[in-house]
Amino acid sequence: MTTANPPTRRPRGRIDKRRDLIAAAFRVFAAHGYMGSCVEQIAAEAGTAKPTLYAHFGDKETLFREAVAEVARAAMDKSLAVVGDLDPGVADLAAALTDIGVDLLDCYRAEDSWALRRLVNAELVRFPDLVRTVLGGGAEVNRVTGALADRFSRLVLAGRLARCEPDEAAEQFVALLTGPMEARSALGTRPVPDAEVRRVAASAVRTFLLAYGAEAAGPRVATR
Amino acid sequence: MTTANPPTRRPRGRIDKRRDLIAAAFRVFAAHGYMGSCVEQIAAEAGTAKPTLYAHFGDKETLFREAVAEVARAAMDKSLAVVGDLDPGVADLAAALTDIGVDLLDCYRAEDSWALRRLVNAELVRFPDLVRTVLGGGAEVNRVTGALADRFSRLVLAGRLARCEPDEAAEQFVALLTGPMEARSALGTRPVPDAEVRRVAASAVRTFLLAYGAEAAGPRVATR
DNA sequence: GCCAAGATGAACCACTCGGTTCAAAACAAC
DNA sequence: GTTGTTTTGAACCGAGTGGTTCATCTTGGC
Repeated sequence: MTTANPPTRRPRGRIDKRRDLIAAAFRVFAAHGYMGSCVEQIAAEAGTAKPTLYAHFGDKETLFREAVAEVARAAMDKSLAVVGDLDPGVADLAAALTDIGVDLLDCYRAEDSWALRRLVNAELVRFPDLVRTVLGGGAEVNRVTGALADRFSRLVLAGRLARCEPDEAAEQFVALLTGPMEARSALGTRPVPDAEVRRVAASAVRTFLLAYGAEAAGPRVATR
Repeated sequence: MTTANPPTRRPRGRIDKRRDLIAAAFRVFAAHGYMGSCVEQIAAEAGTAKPTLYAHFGDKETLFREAVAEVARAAMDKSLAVVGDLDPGVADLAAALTDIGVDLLDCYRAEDSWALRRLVNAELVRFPDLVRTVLGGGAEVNRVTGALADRFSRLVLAGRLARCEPDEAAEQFVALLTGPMEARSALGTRPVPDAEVRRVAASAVRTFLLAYGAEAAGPRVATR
């Protein structure tokens, strides 16, 4: 619908029909779910014919998997880039963490991001392996949390954070961001103003630093 | 399945076919999604005939809504009961909060609970109003978080928690519980041993009390 | 201008689905 | 037993599905 139909003529031949198909597929799947989507509509939305679709991808399932994998890859790259921006030597740690928090939340609340999580959740029973696809790699732990834990380790060594389990700290940091965001946006159905996003991030960082900051009362090493 | 079946023969006539149908419907819908489920299978699973199903509920959509609403109501009741168990005058606050945390996580990780969240997420586009159904009432805020905030208010007045925004505290408390749980169970696809659940709850409470405990460094009132 | 590779529309197939109809049967209450 | 309400099985309908086939057309590369 958005692509499609130059008033003069429709360009034929091999262009990146493939890209168009994947994009259209994700759009349609996100809107109607796997079972609710029909390949004919996807082909139409991509401005191609059904046989073209079946030439590129063998069947509906393959198209679905590739579409999900593609969007998941893009989303993961964005999040990892955000985490990579955290400089362990920064002067104002609270401000830096808040900025990272806002950026992570921007990734989290992106339209595609909501749609992706919705899809994976929805088709979890039909395609159980999809969890690994979207978490990135075959790792047991979320790659974003892992990358964040790496940064936290350096912050601990630098004396900017109290001694702690970096993985646990990263896990809770992300939880403090995404939990409230999910609640406030009602699973992505209600728009959340930028100011509120920043407030959520700031509050998360405040709580996080009170618990994990270098000045926090006593080391957080497990007592048992 | 839980209800009845006298060993001799299948009882006919009007019993609570309705209950059986709702239970079967939720089971099937949870397994295949709205579009992937067919009413015939639901009827079969409930041990009834298709016309009986259509006599009780008018169509597939109504059956779906009623099934979701029923399970949502049950889940909400359990969670609210857990929050109600928090005694503001308890001696060992950390232990009490940990117990509440474990109980809340038990609600959260119940099989039906995962299925319910999956379903709501999945059909969010098709049935947007489902969010309110599952959050309970028409309130903007999650009722569980609200009830928890009430308890936290009393704990603040009793000097057991630092001055803070109770709603924000409750929001973060829940986030510290559910976030890590969701990550570790891989969206409910991997079983999490009870010991790990307790560890998650304990860690959440530790972080929460370091930030919100009465001994926390300075009041947490908003600075702007 | 030519040609292989790819794209197209349209028809086609076997199948499934939501929903309805109906006559026969099982039930509860009397 | 009789009566009236439900339930049941089975067949049926029309619409839509994933996937295929094929003759025709477009295109890019030479």
